Amino acid sequence: MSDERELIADRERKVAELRAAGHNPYANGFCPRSTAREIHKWFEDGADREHPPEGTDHNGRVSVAGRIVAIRSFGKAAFAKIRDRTGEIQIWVKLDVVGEQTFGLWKFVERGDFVGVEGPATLMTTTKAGEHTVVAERIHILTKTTRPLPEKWHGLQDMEIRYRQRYLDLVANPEVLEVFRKRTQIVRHLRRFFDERDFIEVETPMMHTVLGGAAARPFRTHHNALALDLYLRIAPELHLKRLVVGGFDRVYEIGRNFRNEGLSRQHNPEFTMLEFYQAYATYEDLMVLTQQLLSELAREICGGTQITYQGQAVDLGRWERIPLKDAIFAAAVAGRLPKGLERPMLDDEAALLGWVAGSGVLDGKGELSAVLRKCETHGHRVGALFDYAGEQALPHDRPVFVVDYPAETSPLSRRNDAEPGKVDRFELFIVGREHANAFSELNDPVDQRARFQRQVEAKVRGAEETMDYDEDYCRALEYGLPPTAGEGIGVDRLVMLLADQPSIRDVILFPLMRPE
RNA sequence: GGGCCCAUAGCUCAAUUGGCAGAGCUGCGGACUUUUAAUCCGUAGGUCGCAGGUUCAAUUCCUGCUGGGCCCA
Repeated sequence: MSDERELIADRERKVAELRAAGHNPYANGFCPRSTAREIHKWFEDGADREHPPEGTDHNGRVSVAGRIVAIRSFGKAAFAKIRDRTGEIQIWVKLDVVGEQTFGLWKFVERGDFVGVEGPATLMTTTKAGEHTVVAERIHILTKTTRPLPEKWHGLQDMEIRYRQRYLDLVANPEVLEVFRKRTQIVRHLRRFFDERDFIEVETPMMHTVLGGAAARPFRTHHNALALDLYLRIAPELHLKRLVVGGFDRVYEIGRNFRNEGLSRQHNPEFTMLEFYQAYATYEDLMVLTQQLLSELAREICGGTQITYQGQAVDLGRWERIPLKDAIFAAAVAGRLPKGLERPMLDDEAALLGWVAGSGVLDGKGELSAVLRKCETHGHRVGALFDYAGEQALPHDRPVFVVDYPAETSPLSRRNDAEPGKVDRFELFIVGREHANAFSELNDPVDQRARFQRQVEAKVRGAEETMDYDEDYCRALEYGLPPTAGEGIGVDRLVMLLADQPSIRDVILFPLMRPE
């Protein structure tokens, strides 16, 4: 009988028997007037029978509906737990209260079924074991389930089933519901934060004809009527800045981006990004704003700025700023790079090339040598060294703004006035993981055209992760983009951090999986 | 794309140095009108991921495949 087909067949038989007895196993029309939470609240407020709970009808009955998650059955009575959107409430079905006929109907109820229960407020009680309980007077079977639920005690552990059948994961593991509630709270807070600061939320196209706004490989799709090949967007950036040109000088979007890259604990091919642009601000202003945003969020979601991520204490009230080249040098000192790298070499192309040639890095087969071989400029080499070794060498116990990025790796960023070789840009790292990328925007159309040109040339030489030349974007810049700073924050990673989840799949309801 | 690990009952997990496949929960039958993983008695449930190979004998050893996890790219 424990063969799954038999378990299902057995439950299907019950459905048929129920029908034969004149009850609809998928009955409509029962509308609960109360929730588990309201009933608990009534008890906590003193269980005053003169003032029955919210949703009590003119006959003095409360009604609740939900999924039966536990049944403890006795001969002539049973306790069961009903789960609704607000929590769980115990019901008590007693033969002497419901009568023979309804008690007979109750026998059909199994764990997993949805039921509606009505009971008089006057009978609601706290049991010997101290549980708030609705004593049932009427029972309505609302939906029979024909598949057995996972075990109640261990829940559902199998990661594959949890991700593929998220509905089951949510039923079996209530803490998963909490993670996704937190996600919603976080997104709501993000909106409130920007709305309060007079930003306008917009939606820009996800289907692009020109690739831009980030360095990533795209997904391709096709529009039949226009016979048009399209990309799923890798970033909304260029459209949002067009809107700043048009007069939305504080604008944001929360939405999905698509990048055709491998999957990992930090990467899902579709992911949610917040991007915002503020005119008359600089990247320095955005650092302040980002600190406000994250410390507010931490207080609201985690109750304070001292949080723990996977065992690592992180103080979101203590922020550090580290120049990119210092992070690389710190990694070298820590032994994460081949010997012989001196800090001044990072400012001197010939010296760095000398180190690269002399250190034997290029002879290796590792990631670093592969990446360095592809680098065409000093800035790219510095960027590669940071990606390879610098990120992991950053402090993990506090957020870090990495600043002073080379211009070559930042084709949309404004050059630093004092040092045109670098740009006014930061990336935010928390627990060694990139959480945000921001810069003062490049609004000089001539420089922008030159930078796009360099991207196109690199693509011709075989680079995969480069932007297209966006002619219309340049045209927009020629109409004038006011001095603006913009930032992108990865929402999924933010949820991972604040909900203390180890994998991006744990904060995405339906992560991408191979088909079963 | 590469390396390591995992796949046994509906769920959570055992076992086997290669020799009849095991438990708890779930299910089913019974007892039980204040339970909390209810309890007690009884009972059922397996193509050991798939396909080959080695062997008298494979869930176990080998190869390939599929799916997943972790690490690296």
